[in-house]
Amino acid sequence: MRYWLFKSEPSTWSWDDQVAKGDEGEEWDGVRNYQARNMMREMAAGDRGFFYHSQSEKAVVGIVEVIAEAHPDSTTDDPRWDCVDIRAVRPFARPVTLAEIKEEPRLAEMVLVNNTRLSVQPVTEEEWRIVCEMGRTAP
DNA sequence: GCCAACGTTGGC
DNA sequence: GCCAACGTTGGC
Repeated sequence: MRYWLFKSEPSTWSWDDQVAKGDEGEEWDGVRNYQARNMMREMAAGDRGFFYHSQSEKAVVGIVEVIAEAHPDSTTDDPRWDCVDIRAVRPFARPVTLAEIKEEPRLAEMVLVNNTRLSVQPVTEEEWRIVCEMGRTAP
């Protein structure tokens, strides 16, 4: 199993919106960036991801699961853009902020810290474990 | 609200 | 194929 991070502005699509979709989940659509799309094409059903709120909150707020592998993005006719479906698994007991992640030396190599503009990112197994611990949440 | 970083577009 | 101009994202 591999690990990922999905970034969203809460005013556009929030963790609560994701939870409201239940186990049926929802397309992670609207991505128009090749790097982010390529990440989604590498995902397998059952992979886990962090749900990150950008902009005002800047924190990892929950865990999601990939439930459908890459398929055409229903919000465009442009065949270049694919997306996966994800469902909410569980919220973090406490959100882990970007500031905390930057303060943790073992997370210095996280893509979240080094490529702030990439909206879908890979996360290593070690990073996954550390961030889950910081969030007081089972991995 | 500003600005740095980065991706995309289009002229040559 | 290069690079300047422009647009977008996201942290501060």
